[in-house]
Amino acid sequence: MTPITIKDIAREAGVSTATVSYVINKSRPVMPEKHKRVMDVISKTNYQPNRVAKSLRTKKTNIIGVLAEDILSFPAVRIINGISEYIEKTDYNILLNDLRMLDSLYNKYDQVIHQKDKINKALSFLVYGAKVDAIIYVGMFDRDISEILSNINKPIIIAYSTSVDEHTCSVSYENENAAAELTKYVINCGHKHIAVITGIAHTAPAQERLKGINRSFKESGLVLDSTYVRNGDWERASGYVCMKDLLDSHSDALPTAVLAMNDLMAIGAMDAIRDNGLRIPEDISVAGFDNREVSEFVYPKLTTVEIDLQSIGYTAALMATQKLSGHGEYADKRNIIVPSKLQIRDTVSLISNL
Amino acid sequence: MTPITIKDIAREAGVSTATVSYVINKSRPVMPEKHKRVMDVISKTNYQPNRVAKSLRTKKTNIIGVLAEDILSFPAVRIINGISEYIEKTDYNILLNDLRMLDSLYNKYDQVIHQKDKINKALSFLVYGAKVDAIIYVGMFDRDISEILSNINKPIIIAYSTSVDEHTCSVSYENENAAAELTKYVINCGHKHIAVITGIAHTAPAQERLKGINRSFKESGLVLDSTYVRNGDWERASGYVCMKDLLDSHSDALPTAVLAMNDLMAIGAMDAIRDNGLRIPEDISVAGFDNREVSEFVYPKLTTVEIDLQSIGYTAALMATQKLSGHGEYADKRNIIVPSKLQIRDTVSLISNL
DNA sequence: CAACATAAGTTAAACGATTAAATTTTGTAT
DNA sequence: ATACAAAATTTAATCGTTTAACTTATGTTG
Repeated sequence: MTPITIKDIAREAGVSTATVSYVINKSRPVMPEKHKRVMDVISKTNYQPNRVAKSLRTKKTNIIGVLAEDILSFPAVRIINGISEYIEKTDYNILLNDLRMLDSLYNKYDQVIHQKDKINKALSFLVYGAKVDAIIYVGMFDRDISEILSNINKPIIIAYSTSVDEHTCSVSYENENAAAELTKYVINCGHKHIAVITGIAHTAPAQERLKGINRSFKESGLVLDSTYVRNGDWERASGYVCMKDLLDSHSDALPTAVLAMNDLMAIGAMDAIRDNGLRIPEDISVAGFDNREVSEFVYPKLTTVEIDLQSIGYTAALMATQKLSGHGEYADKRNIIVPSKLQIRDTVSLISNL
Repeated sequence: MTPITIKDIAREAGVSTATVSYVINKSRPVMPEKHKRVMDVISKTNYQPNRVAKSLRTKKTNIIGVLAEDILSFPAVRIINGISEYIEKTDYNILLNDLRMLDSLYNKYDQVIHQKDKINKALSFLVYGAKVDAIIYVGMFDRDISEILSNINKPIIIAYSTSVDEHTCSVSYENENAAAELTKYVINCGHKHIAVITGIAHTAPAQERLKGINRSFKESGLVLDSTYVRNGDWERASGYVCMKDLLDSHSDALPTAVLAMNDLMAIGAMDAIRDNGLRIPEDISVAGFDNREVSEFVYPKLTTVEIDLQSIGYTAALMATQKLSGHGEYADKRNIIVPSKLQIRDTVSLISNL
């Protein structure tokens, strides 16, 4: 009933606890004969060293703290799965802290204060209370979000956004190139009159994606007409509103394609196009960004850009462990960018190039 | 740099470490004056007790191990969020172990062996290695999945399926009543010729849902015609195939409504109905089960049954902590069932009752 | 005020591992 | 065989808490 300890193993094998420890951790050579005796007893008794005691002594918990803004969000759960995929292969474990931020029902200002406080508390608990070896933050980590950061000398990896200070590292995704590629694809399909529905304009992803779009326009000798641009807020409804407005204001010269900066808005735009009696992609082509599950459920299936979220998580975990061990290709990297890739489906039509 | 310990607090406050401990844990009365001195030093230094040391001494880690079959699955992430929602309010933490079972690429037989092995390893690590206080298993926990279960005298709660042995408890969801309610709703809308697309027929949820459907049929004086029943496999494609077959084989007497045992199959069925040139819900009504995200994205929006997954997680966590403390309404319950509820949307039409 | 009960505070031994330092064993060279 | 070096093993301190047992202070009662 009372659990087996290293002392039991030592007694049973007729050696000291130190020898058992050396065998388990391979930290010193042990004569083959004793080695075997110890191993036999261990496997016979199914002994598992008490990690708590080990942690206290070594000051390493072998725990990676995962701090997620909201586990229910589309990217978070995939990133965590990627973290898990790597961690599974190691001796580390995941202590999950879900901040459940989307749940908060405070007014906007209070919410920011409250959330900052919440993050600080969680960070401080993970570091000083739970004594995790490293932290992976899953979400958008703003500069100065945490005051305690500067006194923490443990690896802190931000997954899904880019680090802006020297206390943290990050693994983020390709926005600009991916947007450029998608745009180039649409242009190569023969489209010249292309509208754009952006995300919240001041956010980094929206700006980067816009840069990519502009680049491809320029490279193809086109110019992005600002009357064909509408600012959405990443939500489906805004995609609908923006598209409706585009259709109304350009009833004489409709765009032949519309780039929405995410799938949700793309789907909203599709609804608006259909409500106006137009067909997708025959009359207007649509492209999104994110490759959400629904993009395969809508009709026609949405052409979009896939962000490799799993890989972001995997890489973040890999980076964390490499920073802990001090070697490996990521051990002293600061920011890693995981490539995104085009998902060509059915919402962009090939039009004759006359 | 070197972290603050209880000794530092004791020295600074001019008391013994025991007194500090009594203050922190409220485990013995301490004179107001000393109490204040201790508290002042604690808040001034931002001291956080080392949980590792505490755990070693008390043999309680305050960690709940969460073992998820696959965090990417629709229910899992919502259940974990619910667990998190409760745990956040307590002094406990979540150690997450994602088995990532859907990823496995073994052949079916090997997979079963391998998965059982994987679960056993994970359980055994959580109990003997990480020394978690309790375990919540998120998924379908089969009888005899684990041999080590019988020697574990810690609470093990299964979330999302029903416990079948005396070593585990469970929090699951209402299938039969919910299916009965949905069926009754469809019947009350005037439908008499109702087809059914089942999930994998031998599984518990499929059987329970079928029971509910049959009950409502009986209560309304109808009989479920077996030629209107098709067995699907929970996937979208099978919904399509089943519906196609139903339409082909009953072109003379089409059903006016079809109950699919989950949303994915319902959506497959909707595709098939549309491909046959029929309208939803004017020609054929459709209902699903699960309330997946996509059920709001498809057109028309799907009428379905919502399983309160968040609440399953919340309750499982609550149950775990109550079993640990020994009091509370769930402290000695074995199986809890969380009610499901109808989500009426646009895919079931009201037909005149002539 | 003696005698004792009660309250408050301290001391020191755990918890179960790791690991310097000390000790024993083994091997090697003279 | 002896001396010494190297290798293998053990001893015991340590990590930072909690808590039983002990000590000291305080209060109460006849």
